Amino acid sequence: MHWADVIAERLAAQGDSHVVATGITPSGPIHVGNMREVLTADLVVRACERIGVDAELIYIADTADPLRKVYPFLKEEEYEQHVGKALATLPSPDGDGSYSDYFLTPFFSALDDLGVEYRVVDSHEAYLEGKYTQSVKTAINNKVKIRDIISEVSQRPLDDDWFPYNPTDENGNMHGLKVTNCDWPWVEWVAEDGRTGRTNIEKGGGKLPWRLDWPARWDWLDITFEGYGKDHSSAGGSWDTGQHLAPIFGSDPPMGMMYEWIYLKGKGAMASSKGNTVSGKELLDIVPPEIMRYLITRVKPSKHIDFDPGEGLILLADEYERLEQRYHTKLNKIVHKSLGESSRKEQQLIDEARKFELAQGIRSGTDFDSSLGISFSHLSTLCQIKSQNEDLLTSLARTHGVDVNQPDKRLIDRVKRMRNWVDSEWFPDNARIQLADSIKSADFTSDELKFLQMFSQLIANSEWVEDSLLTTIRETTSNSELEPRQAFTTLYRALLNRDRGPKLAALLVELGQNNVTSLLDQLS
RNA sequence: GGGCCUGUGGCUCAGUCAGGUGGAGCGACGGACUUUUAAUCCGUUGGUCGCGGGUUCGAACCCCGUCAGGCCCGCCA
Repeated sequence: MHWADVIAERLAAQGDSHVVATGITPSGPIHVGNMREVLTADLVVRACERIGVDAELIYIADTADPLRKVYPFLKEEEYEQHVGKALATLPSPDGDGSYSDYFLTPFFSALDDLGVEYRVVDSHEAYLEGKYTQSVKTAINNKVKIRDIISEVSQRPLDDDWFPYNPTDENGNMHGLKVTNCDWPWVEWVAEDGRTGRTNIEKGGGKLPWRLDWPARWDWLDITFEGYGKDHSSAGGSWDTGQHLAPIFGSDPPMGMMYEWIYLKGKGAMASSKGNTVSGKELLDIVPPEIMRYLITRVKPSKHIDFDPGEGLILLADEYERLEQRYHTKLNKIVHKSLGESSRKEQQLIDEARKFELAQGIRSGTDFDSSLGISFSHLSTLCQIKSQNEDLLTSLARTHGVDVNQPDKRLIDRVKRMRNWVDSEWFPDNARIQLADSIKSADFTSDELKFLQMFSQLIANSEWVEDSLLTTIRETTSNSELEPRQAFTTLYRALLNRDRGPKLAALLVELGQNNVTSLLDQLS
């Protein structure tokens, strides 16, 4: 059974209507690691829908969070004055709109591409609109109790002057303020430099600290399920304290599920602050949404993912393509059964089917009843040797029965993204078709050399189009001492430093006559 | 100091909550096809389930211990 279905069944046992929450702070580009949280939640929602349980996904944009520091991608001189202020109140890096919107816009666009349906709750607005007011009042009224709980559960005693609300100063800054008095709805504060002031809680003059904000929103949004990153999961962490604080705000804590992080292969955890990220948008530029979803559906949330945007991603995409084929020929006929009613082998097949179904952009079923049957690695080759889509389709018509006049829309979409991929920094070198820099006679036997020299002379006069080149290749091959297979291998080694490669005539056309002949001339 | 997650064929993962003859995909190997678009199809191989104890008729699974990797206990997926 797929993990999302397991969660859905557990939720169903608790009630027939659920609110699934997910929250990300838009302090920087929202990367693939962040996307795991939202997609995980989306899968739970979809699994609920499958068994007839009502579920809504809420995305909470933590726009009330302060800018913690000047990140490497920000201009120091422009943003140092803004550290400590709510993200929603800051200027955008491109000068247009708010800071948070700047990062949220591409994120929402990625979510739309991924087929995620969600309601946005903007935390800054929520504070301004007084949605948190009741919770803040509760927190202040229970200050001592809350302080004791946090101190005890987190094993970290809070100061006696700790106050369960972070006000903002006259500039909107919330760093370094201490609350000196509270006369509802006003809180009085003193800054580190001695400035004093007061702010109105009911008008959004600050926010709850994270450990309180979380259980507070569980209450006012009636959240029943939430996934959380592993950083929140240890004893004494915010999930833990939240469990103990939720009753104070008047509700049961939601069902939770920890998920692991996504690492950039060889570079550690994705973190905007370190600059080693792939944003959701960047990924969707190079692979279709279902591949990104599949990255998440294929592994349990407790597994960390070593994400490799190069060769590993091609393998992942090809794995998806094969799964799609298996789905349409076999897996879709498998009947869903619950755990007790089927063998483990059956369960594994159901699991595979669900990995595929949950990867779909559409919410149930699939858009197509067959796979394309064209691997991404094959497409990556074609995109490199066929710069025109027309030529590419003609080629696929011959090899894969593609209808040139009415190509599958998935194909066009994949080709578009593959071309981006090939042009991007992520495309792996070993998949890149590249003419060898130099060539050495010593690397070839005398028969092979003779063959290459003959070939070199003939193509020098050949018209540089596929048909003529093909004829030349055939003639050279049949006049040489080499077996056809060996002849091809020799040519690939000479041109690409590899034993195999894309169909030779097309490859030569793409490499260009001058480049090829000047390379082969090095042998004479 | 305390806690969480992960460890299963060369690789990526199911299976652990409900103990009952260890699974899948990829790779590798072999065959078919082919004067090769890094192919495609078919078949085969491959594992003392990190390690050591315990419970049990029976343990990958439960319990205790231990090792390794990752992370947390300000803020932050």
